[in-house]
Amino acid sequence: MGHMDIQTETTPTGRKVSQVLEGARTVFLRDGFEGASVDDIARQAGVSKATLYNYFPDKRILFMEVAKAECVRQETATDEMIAMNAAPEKALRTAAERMMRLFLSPFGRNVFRICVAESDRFPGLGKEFWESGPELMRTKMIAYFRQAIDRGELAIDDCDLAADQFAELCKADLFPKLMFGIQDRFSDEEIARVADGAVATFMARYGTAQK
Amino acid sequence: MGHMDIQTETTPTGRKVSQVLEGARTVFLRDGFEGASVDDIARQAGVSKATLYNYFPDKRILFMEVAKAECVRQETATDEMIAMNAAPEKALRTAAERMMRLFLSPFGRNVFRICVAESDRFPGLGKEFWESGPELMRTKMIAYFRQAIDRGELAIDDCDLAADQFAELCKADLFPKLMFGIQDRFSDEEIARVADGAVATFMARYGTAQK
DNA sequence: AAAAAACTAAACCGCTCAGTTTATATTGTG
DNA sequence: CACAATATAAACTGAGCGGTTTAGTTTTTT
Repeated sequence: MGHMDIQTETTPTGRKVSQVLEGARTVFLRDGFEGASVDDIARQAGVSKATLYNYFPDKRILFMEVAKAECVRQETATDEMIAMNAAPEKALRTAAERMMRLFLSPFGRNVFRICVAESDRFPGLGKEFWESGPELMRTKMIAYFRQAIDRGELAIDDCDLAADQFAELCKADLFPKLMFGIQDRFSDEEIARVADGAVATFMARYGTAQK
Repeated sequence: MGHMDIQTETTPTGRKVSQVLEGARTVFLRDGFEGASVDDIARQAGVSKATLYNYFPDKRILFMEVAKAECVRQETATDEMIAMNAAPEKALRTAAERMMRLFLSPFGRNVFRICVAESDRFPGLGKEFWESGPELMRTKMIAYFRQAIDRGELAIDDCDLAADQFAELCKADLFPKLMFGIQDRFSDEEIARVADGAVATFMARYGTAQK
């Protein structure tokens, strides 16, 4: 052994291990599971194939390790997305833009693609991503709704549906275009248009102010 | 030659050819492009591999042929989705349910998956699917909006955005769950809840009736 | 400096798969 | 019936890939 491995972890750690994970992340997100070759990953990581296999006994395990790491990355990304005490228009508008920037980013796009493409080769993968991303955001939104309802700023019967609707409204136009490969770069104006529209539509339905 | 091939088509026709296309469709939609093996397709089609290669000189060409056929299938599926003369609540409610049943069906799901997964192996593929499906539907919706606006039943500034929002509202909750592999069968109640919600939210924003 | 541990390049194994070939059988036509 | 076109099964080729092995080099520890 090196010098001291205090943690008898299931997941290995160390400088080379990080290199491998970093390289694997790059290649898996770019090429998917089948599309990624282990030789590619090793090259990208600047590590020999033997070393890679020394730490991760097979490709699937390496993939799941990367996926696990991406989940926590997502979790931190959804942190602080909504200002719980702000008024709805302001809070929702900010949340809309942040959500959009996340799932329109190369990161969000690739994560989604991987989930869609590999979710039946890795059952439970999609669910884990969903729980550490969209589902988490949804929970936060609902918590916000409840507060705003108490303050008399919103009137919502089905909070779950409202949260899902808001999230979907933020995907209008741009998300399909991204997924179908029609467009992959979006201007601030395009984002603003959709975000404004999402908030306006949402508030028309659930706001308490007169029309 | 057989007896007479009047059409010097780019695309071959004939009984065996149809068998091949049918088998290819089944296997490609199930397994994706890489996941599908040509032997599988030949077996599924009840045709020898040599015959298959006689008509379609390589796997990519066969795939694109299947894709082309799926596009026209989609086009016919989006036909008659919206009753142009009905009042908004009624017309939209019907359209919502029809759209949902389409993209929640195994067909819609698989088409979407293929697009997402293969759209950079086949540039332009996603665009073609989009144009013969979502985009077509969008055009129809906008045409309906214009009529309803003329009748004073709707008030919409940005019809493009409104159409996209409506489509997205129809995806609330269910579509992400489908894509992430969390759920793949949806009850009438689940569909009704989302469809009703979509119409209600849309009308709250764009309807002309008082609140 | 010596011993032990970690790392590397490269060859290799077994397998799958796209695409071809061959030799044979089936089908349709004059 | 005979002939030509079409189809078939099965074997084969060549390439790529996951994973292993080997033999040697670098790094770390004592």
